[in-house]
Amino acid sequence: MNVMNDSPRRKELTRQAAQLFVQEGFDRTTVRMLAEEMGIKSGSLFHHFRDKQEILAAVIEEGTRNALAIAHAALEACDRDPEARLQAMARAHLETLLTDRNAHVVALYEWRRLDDDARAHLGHLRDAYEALWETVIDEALAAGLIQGDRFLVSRFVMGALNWTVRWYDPEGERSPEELGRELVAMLMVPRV
Amino acid sequence: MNVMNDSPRRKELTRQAAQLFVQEGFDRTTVRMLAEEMGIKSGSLFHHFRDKQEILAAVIEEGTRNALAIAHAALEACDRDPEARLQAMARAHLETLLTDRNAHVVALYEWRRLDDDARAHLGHLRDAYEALWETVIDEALAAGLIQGDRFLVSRFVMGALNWTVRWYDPEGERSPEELGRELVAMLMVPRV
DNA sequence: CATTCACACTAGCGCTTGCTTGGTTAGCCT
DNA sequence: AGGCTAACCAAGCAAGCGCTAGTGTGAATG
Repeated sequence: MNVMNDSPRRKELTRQAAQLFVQEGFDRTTVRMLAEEMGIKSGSLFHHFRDKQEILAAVIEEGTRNALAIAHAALEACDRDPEARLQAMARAHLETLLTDRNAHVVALYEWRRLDDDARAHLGHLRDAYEALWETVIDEALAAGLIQGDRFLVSRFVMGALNWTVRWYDPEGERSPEELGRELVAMLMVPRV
Repeated sequence: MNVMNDSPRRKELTRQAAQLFVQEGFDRTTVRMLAEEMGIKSGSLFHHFRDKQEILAAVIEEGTRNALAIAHAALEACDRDPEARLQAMARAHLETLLTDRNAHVVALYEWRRLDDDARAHLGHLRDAYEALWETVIDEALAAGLIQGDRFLVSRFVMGALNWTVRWYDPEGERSPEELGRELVAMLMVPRV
């Protein structure tokens, strides 16, 4: 009947679904709309995905995995000092908006439409990403680079970061590199 | 057939609708669910609201109006110096989460489900609220209280602020007053 | 050449949706 | 007493929903 592999075809369909989910919202996006966007008939859709929920889960999983991979890579490629690591994380985050913006918008706005299983599974992925941020923030706090309560700083940064999805245009004037620097500079205690 | 006044009955119904919209999301909340929550039958609902969309608009309008009113009042009641004004705004924002959390969650997550007319109308309200923040941020920048690019600081703060809805418990340990102080302290350039 | 397989199609079932209609009730004003 | 009105109800319609069943097809595999 259907499969759950990660064929290239399925990946492409997932990308198209993300686009529609952003435009219309998950609930308003019908399987018929999805099928038309994909150039197939609505029945054929269920050859690739068990049900509509699985498409949502696939979209979010794809986006989060990429963000996690890019963040890891950025951390390994950069200097050891806390400031460079903070900047690397910020730059990586903004870079994923270039390729996976739709997926991140969906993850942000349609999270609660996931069923319990998917939410648990993807929750671990997201926790891993946030844990990465918290490590880097902790290092910066320990080095006296930024100030404030650990818990609070973390929430504050995650909020500002997630919000970037609403206004940042990665193809606009400011490059991810540049904006990442500015974000970190804003947080930091200035040198005296 | 129906009316659009702001009777006390309608206000109560709006409050109950907000609760459901948060729990289930706008699209998954059926008029029958709304009616049951309100203790009436689904048909009776359309005596108070023209259609389902109007309920959503009413929820968001109520929340935004209250936030705006509280912010205005807080600014008029506090000292003139930029730091006090920043704190007053932050405290006011956190305080509205006490009484209007549901409305704010709905405004954040279901904004795009508004039709064009409602979005334009409520957009002005929200702009007024954000403009208030930007004024206060500008004053703080001019006074050298905080640093960074005007546009960037503003987005950063609005992001962190909107995110509070996801984690801040106004009945928890930290009072709005206290947390507002901490938030502002985090932003500020430390005294030397 | 026969079989299998991934992928797509047609057709439609069973159910839910937002909303309408036409009529009833209870309280207020004169 | 009689009229007015806000508030409600029972019943149901037309449209749309997610999803299933059964079939066809062309390319790869034995």
